[in-house]
This record gives sequence, structure tokens and C-alpha cells, in this order.
Amino acid sequence: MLNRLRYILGTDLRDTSCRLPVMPKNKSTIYDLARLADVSATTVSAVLSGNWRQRRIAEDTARRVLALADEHRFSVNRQASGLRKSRSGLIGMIIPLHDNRFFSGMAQTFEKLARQRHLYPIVVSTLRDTALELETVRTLISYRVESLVIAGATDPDAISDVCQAHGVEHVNVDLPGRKATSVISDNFWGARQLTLELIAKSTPLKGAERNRPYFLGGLATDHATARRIEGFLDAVRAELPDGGPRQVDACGYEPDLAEAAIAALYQRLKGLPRALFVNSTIALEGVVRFLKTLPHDELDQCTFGCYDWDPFGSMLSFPLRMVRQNVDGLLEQAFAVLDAGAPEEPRIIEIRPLLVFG
Amino acid sequence: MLNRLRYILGTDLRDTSCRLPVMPKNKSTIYDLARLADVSATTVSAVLSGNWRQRRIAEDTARRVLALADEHRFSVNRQASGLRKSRSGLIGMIIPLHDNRFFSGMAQTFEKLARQRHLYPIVVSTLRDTALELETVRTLISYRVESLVIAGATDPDAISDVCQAHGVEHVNVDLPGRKATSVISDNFWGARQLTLELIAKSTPLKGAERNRPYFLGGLATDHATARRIEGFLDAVRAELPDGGPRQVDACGYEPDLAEAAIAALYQRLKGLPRALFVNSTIALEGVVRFLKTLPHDELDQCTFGCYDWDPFGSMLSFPLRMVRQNVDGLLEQAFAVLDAGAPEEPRIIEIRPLLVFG
DNA sequence: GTGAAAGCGCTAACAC
DNA sequence: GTGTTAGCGCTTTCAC
Repeated sequence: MLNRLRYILGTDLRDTSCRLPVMPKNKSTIYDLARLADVSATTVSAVLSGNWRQRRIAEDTARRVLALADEHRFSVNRQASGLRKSRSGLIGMIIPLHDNRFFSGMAQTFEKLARQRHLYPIVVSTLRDTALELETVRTLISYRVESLVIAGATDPDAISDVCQAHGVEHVNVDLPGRKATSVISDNFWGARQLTLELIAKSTPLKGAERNRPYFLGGLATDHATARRIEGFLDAVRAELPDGGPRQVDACGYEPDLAEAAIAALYQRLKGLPRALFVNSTIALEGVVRFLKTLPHDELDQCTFGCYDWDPFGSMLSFPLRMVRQNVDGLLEQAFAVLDAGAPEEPRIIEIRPLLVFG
Repeated sequence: MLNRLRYILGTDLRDTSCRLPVMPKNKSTIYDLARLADVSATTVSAVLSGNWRQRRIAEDTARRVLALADEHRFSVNRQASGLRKSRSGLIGMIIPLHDNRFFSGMAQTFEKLARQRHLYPIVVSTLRDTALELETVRTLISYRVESLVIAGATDPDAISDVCQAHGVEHVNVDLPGRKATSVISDNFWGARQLTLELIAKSTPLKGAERNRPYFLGGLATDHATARRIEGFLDAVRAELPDGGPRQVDACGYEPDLAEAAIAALYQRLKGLPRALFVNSTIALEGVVRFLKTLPHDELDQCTFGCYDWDPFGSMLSFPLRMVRQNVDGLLEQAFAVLDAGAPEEPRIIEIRPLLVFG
């Protein structure tokens, strides 16, 4: 109403001073632009949103409007257009941390895939804090994101409840939930492959106890670790039938704990085992700390693997086989689920990781 | 208008079917809530936005509205409220990459500081692509972010032009520009400190050529590298007056280039130098590749430093001194500039990095 | 080929 | 202590 008035009067009613009729630099509406171009706001809107061909707007008019918009550095207000269209053009993703190779890689891929779909990506970290996860999701919904990727959430099902209540499409990644489709790493397969590789590439040692691979790090209560242990044991049983439970020490993630664990193992076996499966780069830090105290040639007797990838892995003084999660694959599947759109029966999609050497 | 009508009629006009009068699950307005609570939309609005005390709304009313909002999982539409209030509650930051320790650390700190100010943080990467940087900034402005942190941009001044045209407060971080205040690392100081430390902690070698620290990696045309070289040379001149230009090889960032450079240096000096200043973890990768080919005890002759920090640095087989950028300090200053609000004369604020060992 | 008018969901000035 | 009304800037029928 006021817009129309302003448009008709050809003057900015907000401007109480008596300046020359210059468009205010930092604020202007399509009505201002319409006045300058001597067309209606409708026309401006159509031109700026790109669907002017189908409105059969004269090429001339379009060009004039576009030039003017450019000259005045006009920027459509997406709060307003989003409100009117009931579409924000936003897509959100929550991750536990930015400062982490795995999740920052996900953020990178997420942005790429979002842009391909002409959606503006918003990535927010929630610090493995259930309350912050929920609050963040609620705020994103408040901004009317069109869909959500929930990565590594501590309580995915609580988030699903919120999303469903607002009819927001979403998908879990990395950590599975039961109320929405989840795309996760195939931890069993990855651990099994890494273990098979370790056994194949290692040299047999004397003494039954030392002549086996050992698993170190992580928490057995944690879904991913549990599956990895299964994969590890499966491979061991297939290749070296006399394996037993004493080969697994899910000592936790902290470097200190891993350092103590490998030290204890070394003492028990009176040397390094034939192969060592370390469950994360965090745990690896503790292991390396211990390895540094050993004479250098002792390391040659053991073949090392790590379920996790870091480019620094290749800089260590011993060869290291790593499992690299297929970040691109995880997110491509996640987007495929969102693209499908149908609120399907929740299912779990497992993506195989990659074995990396060096 | 329609809202009011719907509120009066007590029925959802959008609902053309003849369902029971249940509030639609995934969409509802404060008018719907108002009807349920038997108050006006104004009251609901005041209650939900927290300023109901100052409107002297009865505690009772407030509680009822809040309970209802909760029960129906109501979520205020921030597109609408933002439009009305001309405030989006958003603050944006652009970074070159997510998948990078330095910038993902910045994202983490940025979020923390934004939340402290009750702003919703949006971090977007722009892949060191000038066009994408501009487009991203324009889109963020389109969503009406209230201010912007521009980190590591390839063309900060072009971005400043856009921001200024729309009256958006902004500040550069890491890479300086001339059209807005910039908060950057004190590269001169950091490089100087690291070099002094390397000289102090290294053991003198026979032969003038080997008895000096060498600088490796980066591009001399790059602002940061140039300042680091200055700091390096300044320290060398102070401590070992016979230093010369042959001590600096800004061979580029690629590991391959660094590997070739250190190999050439080794050949020229017939051994490792007394100390080596590597200009980034990327270059370090190439250096380590070469070092691995040397007999282990040769490394003891050289003291290593790296201008960049990575937790993996402590896992290398030789001691490494690192310079860690003060990410928190950089962003705290950046926010201080934004908090000040005054469009001050652009200036450069330098933040000292930290020396880390191990 | 273009314009007028209504309304997206919210907030704030002004009522009483 | 609470309600009425106008309007934020845009898109979308409908009209001609």
C-alpha cells in the first residue's frame, strides 16, 4: 500500500530531509527500482527473478531494469521473497565440530552438492551437545530451511521428532537414527578389509601371542567401534583361527589411554605384535608417543593400520595403512535421499570406506 | 487481513477439505495460536519474543500461550519477523575452505562468538574463487546478514565495495584489504621468534654454509610469506651476521616443490643445515618425504621449525617447533571491530601467533 | 506485454 | 493488560 503510494508519488516517504531525489544507497525496494525504470514492481520482480521470458516482457524493458539494478547495486530481499513464496532457498547441515578433518570434509562436500541444487548451504556445529543440537535445528527451521542433513548427532531421533513436527525433510549421516533414513560408513567392511590387509602384508612372528593383529582404541559401547571390532574379529577368525578376545582393547579415545594400552600390550607380549589396528587418529597419537620410545628397528616387525585418515599419516616414520571414510559417497547418498523427497520408511544405507596406504 | 479474518472465523481458510478443526501439523501462524489461546496475535507475538514483561501481560496469559506453543511445536517464522523488524539475526563469515585446520578453527571460534552476541552464525566457503566470493557475499546480503567477517579472501576490496554499497558492517581477517579494517597475524614477529628459537636451540655445525638456518616454501609474492621472510632475515642478521639471500627459497607451497628444494639444498650443503624453517605444513609434507630417505641420525644435526601448526606435528620422528596462529585472538579482535560499529578509518591490527613445541 | 491489488507471517504504534 | 491496524518487501493471481 505505502509502497504503491511511494511508487506513484515518485518520492521516498521515509526521507524526511529535503535531499535531491537520489536513491538511498543502502536500502531500496523493487518499487524504487520500478519508478526509476518507469515500469511496475511486478515487472521488476519478474525480471530480477529470471522468469521474465515467460511473462513475455520486452527484451528492452528487461535490459533496462537489469542495468538499473546493477547500477544501483540492488539486492532482492530474500526475507521478503522467501516469506511470500514460502521457500527460503536454504538447506542446513549440523555437524559436531568444524575443527575435525572428517566433518570439515563433509561441510565442503555438502556445500558443493547444495549449490548444485541451487540451495544456499548453512553448516552449523553443535559441539556434541544434545540441547544445542535441538536448539540449532529449531532455529534453522525458524529460518525455514527446506531440508536438513543431520551429521554425527548425539540424539538423532529427538531431532527427527522436531523435523517431522514441522514437515522438514531430513536425513542422518554418520550416526544412525531410527526415525529417519541414515547414511553411514560400512564400518564392518572397512575394519575387515583393513585387518585382512594387515595380516596379508605383515610378516609372521614367533610366539602365538605376538603372531596376531591387535585392536586398540575406541569405546565398545559406541556403535561404530562395535561394528569395527566385529569386522576385525571376522577377518582374524578367517585368516588366523586361533584368535581370541584378548586381541581387542577398546581402551577409549584419549591419547593417554591409548599410550598406556600399547605400553601394557608391549610388556605383556615382550615386544610389538605382528600387526596393530588403531581405531582412530586420536588414539594413534598416544600409540606414536609410545613407539617413539622404542629402538627404531623394532617398528619394522609390526604392520600398522588406522581406522581414520589424515594426510599427516604419510609423514610418520613407519608405514601406515589407513581407512578413509568416503565423505563424498556419504553425502551423495544423503542428497539422493532428500531429492527423492518421499517420506519413505526409515532405512540404513551403508557406504564403503576406502583403504589408503601411506 | 486474511489472518485477522481467519482468526475471527476460527477456521483455517486454506483448508478446503472438511477435516476436523485440528491445527495443521507443519504450518501455523501466531494467529492460529492466538485463536487457541483466546488472545490476540499481538499478545502471542509479545510472549514468544520474550518481551511480554514490559507489555505487562498477565503471567497467566503468558504461561498459557507458552504451553500451547510448546504443545503445537510452534516455530516463529523468522523470515517474517526479520522482514518486519529489518533485522535478520544472522551474521556471516566467508572462508576459503572448510577442509583446513586454520579455517575450520576459525569457523569454530566464529560460531562461539556469534552465539555470545545472540546472532546466528553462517559460515560459507568460497574456494579461493574471486567470483564465488562476491556471489556468496551478495547472497548473504540478500538474506540480510547484519555483519560479515571476510577471512582469507582473494579480493577483499571488491567485497568491501559490495558491503559498503549495502551498508553492511564487515572486517577482514587473515588477508588484509585497504577498504575495511583488517585483523591479521603478525607474521614478521612470528617468523622472527621462530628463527631466534631455532638458532638458540640448534647446535653449531662446521662450515659456514651449513652453519645457518634456511627458509623453505611459500611464495615471495604472497603478503604473508614476504613478511615471514623479513622476520626470518631480521633474526638471522641479528644473531648470525654473515647470513645471505641464498638462505631463502620460497619455492612454492606444493609438497613436490618443497621436496625438490630440500633435496637440492642437501646436495649443495652436503648435508642438512643447522636449522630449517619450513613455511607451511603443506611444504613440510615434501620435506618429510625427503628426510625419510636419510639415515636416521642425520636428522639430529638439524633443528626444524614450521610456520603452521598441526597436532600431528608431535608425531613426527624428529622434534618440531611450530608457530600456531592465534585463531581466538584474531576473531575476538574482529568482533571487537564489528561491535564498535563505527565505520572507522580502515586500519590493520596485527595479532601475535604462539610458539609451540612438539 | 504490463499493471493493480492482495497477502505471505510477523511486529509496533496507537488505541482503550 | 490487551486488541486493532498498518506495513516490512516481495510474488502472484487476475485483469486488460
